[in-house]
Amino acid sequence: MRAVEQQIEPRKTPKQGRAMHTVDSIIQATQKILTDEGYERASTNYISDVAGVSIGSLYQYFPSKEAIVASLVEKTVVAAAETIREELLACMGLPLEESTPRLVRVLLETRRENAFVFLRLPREMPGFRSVSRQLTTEKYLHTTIHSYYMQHRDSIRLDDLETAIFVTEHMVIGCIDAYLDNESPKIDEETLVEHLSLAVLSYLSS
Amino acid sequence: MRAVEQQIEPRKTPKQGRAMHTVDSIIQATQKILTDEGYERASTNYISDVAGVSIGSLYQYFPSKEAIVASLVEKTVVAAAETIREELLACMGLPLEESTPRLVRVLLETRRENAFVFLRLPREMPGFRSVSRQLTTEKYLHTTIHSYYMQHRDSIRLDDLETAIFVTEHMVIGCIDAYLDNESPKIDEETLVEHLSLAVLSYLSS
DNA sequence: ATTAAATGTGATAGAAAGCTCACATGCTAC
DNA sequence: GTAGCATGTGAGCTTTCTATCACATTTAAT
Repeated sequence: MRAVEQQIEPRKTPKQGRAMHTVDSIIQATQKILTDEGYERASTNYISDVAGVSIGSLYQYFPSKEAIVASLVEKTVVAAAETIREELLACMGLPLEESTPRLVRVLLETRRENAFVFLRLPREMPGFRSVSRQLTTEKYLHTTIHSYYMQHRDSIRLDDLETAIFVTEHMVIGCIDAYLDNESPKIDEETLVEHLSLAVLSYLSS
Repeated sequence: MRAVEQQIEPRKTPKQGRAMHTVDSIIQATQKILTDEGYERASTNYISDVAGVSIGSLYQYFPSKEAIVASLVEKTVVAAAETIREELLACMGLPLEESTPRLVRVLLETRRENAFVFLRLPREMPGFRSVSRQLTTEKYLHTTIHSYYMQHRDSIRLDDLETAIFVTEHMVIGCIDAYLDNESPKIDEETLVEHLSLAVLSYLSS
């Protein structure tokens, strides 16, 4: 077991009901604080306060503050990846013109719903990368996207598939995140989805 | 004068040569630390150490740690915006097929050269947004881009110009930043520029 | 040379945060 | 009931950082 994992892995598995409840309170309190007040305010003492739990109990189940956030991030990212994967699978048979807007929309919704993980935490939390690095979700999704694109190999006129995946993925996510970052965006969501889909489709078939 | 500005505005203007040198040492030391060791390590004491200046002197010219970083960020962003604006102006007469790759390349180079401001700081520095918010550079650039697009109004088949600018800008930057983030990218820079240009062009003329 | 302003110094106050530890209390099994 | 483990508690230790202040030194002006 490596050093980083020791800091992030849960320290102890709860065996009684009240312990489960304690762990739950801590995670919920952390989510609430991160959403409402930001990472800065999320000190371990404050988390234990909001959770209605002593600071000692907190450290009984989580070896560090990072570990709490990490478990929250993991839960969120895994759930989001699953949602996207499902939509991806549901789109397998459809032509690109239909599936692309659907996928863009799901991406947008997923990131909006979990903005505190996808947008705020990476900005507010100093060590965010070391936390999200350990998640294999990205590669997991990547293979799904890859096989999806292979299905439409004939409608895609780009020779370099790896690059095409990279570019489409990040141009969509880049725009979505920038859009969600603006608190008063003049563009409405429908227009954005249309434009992004158009951008992806015209790029892929060029 | 608002509270935030008071914290960021320089405290005192140096009037003698040695004071200028002191301020310079502080900014240079900060840049070095941010680049080599990251924001975490950039404590005011350490900055003054590296700068070869006492902590008291540091606080004579900068009211806070943020103020030092802010002045660094401003300098960098303004210089980068100027570079891009120059290329944009140089491209005014050219057709989109020629200008787009040039602009994408300049964007890539600018962000690579100043990665510590454009990529690292936003992730590592908690209050980065409040610092970069005050810069009017973005709007400044935006109007230039707008007038540039107006020149090519006939080659662009999208009706919603505002959205088109938003999408092109952020899809390029999103990809570039993601590319620069990967420390071992399998794609080479030339390929990326080609693909991004292609993506922009096919989107604009669709 | 004298004086005042500008500049430089660094010990240390003050605050905040992470985390531990000795102890208290609850639960379960025999 | 009592032994033993699981769980809960919170004062406070330790560290780290920002920022100040009383004082020292240098420069500029007369």
